[in-house]
Amino acid sequence: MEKQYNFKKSEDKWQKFWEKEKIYKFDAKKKGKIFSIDTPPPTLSGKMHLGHFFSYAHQDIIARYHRMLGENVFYPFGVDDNGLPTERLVEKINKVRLFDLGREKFVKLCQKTIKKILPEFVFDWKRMGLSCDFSSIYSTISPEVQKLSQYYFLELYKQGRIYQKETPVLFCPECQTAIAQAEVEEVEQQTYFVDIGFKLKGGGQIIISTTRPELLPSCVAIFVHPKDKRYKKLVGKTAIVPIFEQEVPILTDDLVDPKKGTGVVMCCTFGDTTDLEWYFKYKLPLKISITKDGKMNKLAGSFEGLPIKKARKAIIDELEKRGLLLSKKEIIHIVKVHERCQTAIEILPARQWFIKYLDLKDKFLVESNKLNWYPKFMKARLDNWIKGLKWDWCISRQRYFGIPIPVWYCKRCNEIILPRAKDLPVDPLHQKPKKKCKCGSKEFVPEKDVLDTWVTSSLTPQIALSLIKNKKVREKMFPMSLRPQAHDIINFWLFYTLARSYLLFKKIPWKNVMISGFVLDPKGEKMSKSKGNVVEPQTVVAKYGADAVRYWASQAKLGEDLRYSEEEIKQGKRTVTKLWNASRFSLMHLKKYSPKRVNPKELEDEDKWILTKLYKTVKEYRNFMDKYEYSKAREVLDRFFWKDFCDNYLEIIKPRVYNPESSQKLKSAQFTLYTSLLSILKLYAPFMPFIAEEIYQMYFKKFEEEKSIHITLLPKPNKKLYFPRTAHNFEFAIDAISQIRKYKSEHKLPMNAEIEEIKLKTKNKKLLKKYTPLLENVLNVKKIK
RNA sequence: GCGCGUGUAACUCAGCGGUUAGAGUACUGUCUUCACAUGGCAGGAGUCGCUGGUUCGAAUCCAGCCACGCGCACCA
Repeated sequence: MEKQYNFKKSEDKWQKFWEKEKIYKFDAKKKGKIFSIDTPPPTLSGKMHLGHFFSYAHQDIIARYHRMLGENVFYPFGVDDNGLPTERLVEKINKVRLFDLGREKFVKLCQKTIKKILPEFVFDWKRMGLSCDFSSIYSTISPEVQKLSQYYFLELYKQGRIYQKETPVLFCPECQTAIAQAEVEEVEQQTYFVDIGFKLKGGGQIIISTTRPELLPSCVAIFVHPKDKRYKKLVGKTAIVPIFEQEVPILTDDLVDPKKGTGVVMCCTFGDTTDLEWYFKYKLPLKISITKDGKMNKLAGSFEGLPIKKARKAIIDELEKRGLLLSKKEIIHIVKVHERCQTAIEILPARQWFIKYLDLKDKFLVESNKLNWYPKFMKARLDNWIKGLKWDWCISRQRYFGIPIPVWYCKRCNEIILPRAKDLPVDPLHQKPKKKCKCGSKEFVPEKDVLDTWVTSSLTPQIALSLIKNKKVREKMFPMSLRPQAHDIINFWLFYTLARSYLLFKKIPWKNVMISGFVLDPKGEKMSKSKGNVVEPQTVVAKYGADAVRYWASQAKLGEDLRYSEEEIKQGKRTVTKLWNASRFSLMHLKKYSPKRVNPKELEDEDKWILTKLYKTVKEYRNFMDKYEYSKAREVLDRFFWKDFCDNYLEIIKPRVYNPESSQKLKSAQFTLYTSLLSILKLYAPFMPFIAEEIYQMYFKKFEEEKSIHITLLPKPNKKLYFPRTAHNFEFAIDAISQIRKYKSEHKLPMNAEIEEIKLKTKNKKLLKKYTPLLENVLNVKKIK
């Protein structure tokens, strides 16, 4: 055994070994309990980031634990490579713009780019030691998944849960597509809060406050609070919008805040959701002055063609010129933006497809309650989100690279034509319906929109299970055992999957949910490129090894954020080194040993002591792991390994293994060494799979049959090797050792220094007498009093 | 505004009703020792956010307050 452990060589070797030997391949024929995981398919982005490493490490620890309990673990892997995020990545990599390139060319470019970057992208997940079955990786843009996604679209359509409607929707002028409520994010932005004078018909003036003067052409009404005495006389009168000259009524509504600005609001179609509400409530006219690509339209007169922000400035200037700008304050306010591109969202009317689910909020809450949440408090996030839902799910996107909405329209009678299930997947742009329309027409207009990525991502349980050919097994595996994910997409992925599963199957998609936190920088701030505080997992893995980085990741409890700490990664590396060295020592003395049964009664006291500690450790470890508290399981294990096993046990047995008094005593030590070291390796295996495998292969494999430590069974608390009374008594010896070490330390002596005589404080003379020979031997003391 | 979480050693956190509050890191001292100096041994270090209550007993339970973080909503 070499003096130093080479993690680079070792990690590379075992990663390839696992893949080649299909150690993690799911075998549907295998009997026993199945543990199935709805692995998050990472969104195809340039590279794995540290947050990925973090949460995938958590899942993997749980997956490996269940595998070592002897369960049949189904841990698939997929990549989410369709829709808007992929489009944006392809735009970035190739420095092109989707709308410039046109649909055909852009889709081809997407496919080409994905093919090129996918293997490298997936490699990082293999490199971190993830125990997924990488032999079949699903892709959400693949024909198989398209078929599945379109199939369930048709199912929901038939149920009457999918509808199409021309209605105001959340719209991103940058991406030029409708988006869903979940995709809205809020950011602080600087802007101007201005007061504008409106002339009243028949004389007088009313002053409104707004941050969006460019929407003056869209103004359809003015609102004040019904109890606001200042404006009571003006209610019911008509005002004239400056510059654009349209006449608008002055109305009242409770939503107006009299304290804000002048207490007078203009209602535009549409500045925000309040405008939308008023538009419906008071049946106001529709006046749209913004185009889908974020510019002013004809209604804006001479401002036509200006982008929104420029128009805002131009109109402010114009108002000022006319003396109608009564005040202008610079403020920071919160703006709703599209989470993918940070562009301010508009509300625009458009024909879109929706999944109807607002009527099911209560049902979803019941479903949420059926899940086992780890940690429990994350449930509140989902419930909070469900309660706050205001829009049905808008699922159509006016983009190119996604799964097509499988629909045609009859050119003559406008009838919606659906494909047959057996013809899926279809691309309406390139294919035609197999039958003519009821009206007899053979001419069709294809639906151009594609599905929101989440429509497909919400089917990951079905997609993952579709990898299993055996139908009986597949059906038995739903609901799946576990959904692991981070908390940032509770509103998205978790909610949508739950909703979808309820709509389609009236079932929860999984029994358990584990939610990881976030990675922060060492100061506790979010990592972002603009701050320059991003740490790349690839770099740290190359420097310290995947085991060490996994060690760092495993110290955070579920749901809790973790700061990046190079110190903690070093601590992981130290643990790897310590395992290596403790094994070097142990294996040195196990050279001529082959595992045999031992009569537990014939074991030495110190052996009984460490085995009892092991018993307790295994028990606690399993208890924690069963509750997904891997960080506490590791803590228990760390303490046992460092303190009990290395610092005490190995030191205590040194005289015995170097100069054995009898073969019986040596065998007792060897049996105990073998048992405890193998247990330690197995217990560390879920956390640090590479070093555990390395040492297992080096020695234990030849006795233990399984070709990898990761498919062996985890130790169970073994009552036959549990000696609470002896162990309790032996604590006396441990305490005595500590006292003598302290004496040596205080007298600046080396730990192996010989001492003529020492006095110990103790009440228990019996135990002193019993352990005196051992203590003298271990500590090199001639006489103990 | 609603909801969730967190305040314990210089730092990161454990303890969540019962001896003198723990660990790791960092710091200080010390030991080359035959698995490991990426190590061992030892040491200093804390009004357990604040205020009240329950209790024989509170870091731990309850109430209120303060601070920080997060989610949701509002934001003309």
